[in-house]
Amino acid sequence: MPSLAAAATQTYRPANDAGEDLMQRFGVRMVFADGEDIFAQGEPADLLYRLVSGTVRTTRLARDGRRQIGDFHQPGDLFGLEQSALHRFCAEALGACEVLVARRGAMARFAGQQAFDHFMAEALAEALDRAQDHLILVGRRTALAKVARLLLNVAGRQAGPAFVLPMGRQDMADYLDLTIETVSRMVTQLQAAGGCRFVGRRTFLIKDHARLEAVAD
Amino acid sequence: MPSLAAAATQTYRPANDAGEDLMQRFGVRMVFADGEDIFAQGEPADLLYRLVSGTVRTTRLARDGRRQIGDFHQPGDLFGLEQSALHRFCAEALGACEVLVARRGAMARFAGQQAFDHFMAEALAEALDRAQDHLILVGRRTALAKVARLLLNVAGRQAGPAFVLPMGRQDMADYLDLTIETVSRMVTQLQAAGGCRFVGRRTFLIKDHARLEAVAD
DNA sequence: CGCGTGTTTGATAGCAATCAAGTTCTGTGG
DNA sequence: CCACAGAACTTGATTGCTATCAAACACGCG
Repeated sequence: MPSLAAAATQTYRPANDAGEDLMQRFGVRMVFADGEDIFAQGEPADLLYRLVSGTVRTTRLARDGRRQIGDFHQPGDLFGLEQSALHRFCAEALGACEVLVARRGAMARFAGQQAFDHFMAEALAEALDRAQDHLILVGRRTALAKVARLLLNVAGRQAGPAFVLPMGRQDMADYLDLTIETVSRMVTQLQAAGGCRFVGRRTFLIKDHARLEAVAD
Repeated sequence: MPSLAAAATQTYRPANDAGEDLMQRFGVRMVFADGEDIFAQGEPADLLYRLVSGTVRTTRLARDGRRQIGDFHQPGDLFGLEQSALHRFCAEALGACEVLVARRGAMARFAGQQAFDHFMAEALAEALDRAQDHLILVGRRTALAKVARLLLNVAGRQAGPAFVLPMGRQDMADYLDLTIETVSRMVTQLQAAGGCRFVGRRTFLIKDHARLEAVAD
């Protein structure tokens, strides 16, 4: 159920898996417009969400006012799976998107606690993996390497030859723990010698994959 | 089951919780010496571990040779809960420690898949929370704030008035994504004006909690 | 066509990495 | 109990990267 695979199609298709059935059976389809909040930090966390199309980002406000990005979600991803009573993150639509929304209680009651727990364990394990990957990404040495790796990650979720960044520069900066100016400079630099080329602000091509991969290390 | 609470005693005591029973019933007690590997990166992940006494760190080697610290575990913590077939982290004893080790298959078979899944879901949710907290810590603005926050976190897990760092400077540096020199300088600086004082290299006192808290923000 | 938002570019300053010695602790053996 | 060796840690000098402050530029939309 890795998001990478499912996202390549840009639209979610259920896999042959018990967890998928749960959201399919109990989920209600909702549509959100660009910038809309799907849920807010501090709201009760009694629902589960699966992205069907579009992109969603989850963020968290630190005390010092910094905005920390938890993750960018692609079609097929589950999100909002905090076990605590209240959401520790806020989820916003990056562009228009469709989401399957299901009540946890209903899934547990009607599908059985066992099926639900198994479903949650799988989803949480994947979220944990992603958080750990994010940690390594943020810990990378240079700003150039961070941005290069992000581009590669985005490209890996899409079918080439042209790739579209679902987020703006500020979101990239928050995700990588950089400033928007630095991200912008690195993008410029990657075009000069990093093996990629931008067409407009959001679309890019990878001209030399090995080069970009080398820069990202 | 938060590690913070259980760790205050420095020795694990079972809580009134299904998950606890699982490790109690099926776990085998093992002892490790300082520096010993409890499991290695790439090893089969068919066991689960709960720390009884001592401290354990989990690390991961990035391709570029950097050592990324996943977490420091205190008594009561579960670790090694990767869902993948192989461990993505390596766990080492920081000083002598006791660990309860249980076979996943045995727990699922004899306690029931349901109980096991529920157990895993809870443990994973907690690990995810910790990973997200770690992400925010690493993303903090200044080195001084990072080190101050780490000291507060360590102190929060122990009973005062003196606190003991279970890890050395290099481990602190790897955890915070800093160099050992910078950590050392920040420790010096925190003593000058951060409201804490070191007695030896590993023991410290918090003279002015509000001050340290202010520096950590 | 112009306004606003989002992005790029430029100049500068500050913080942490790096390179390089010192210094203090710890454990071991005399 | 002390001396010693090695490891862990601290301190210093310098460099380099990224943040910050400031301004120009481009795209999207009415």
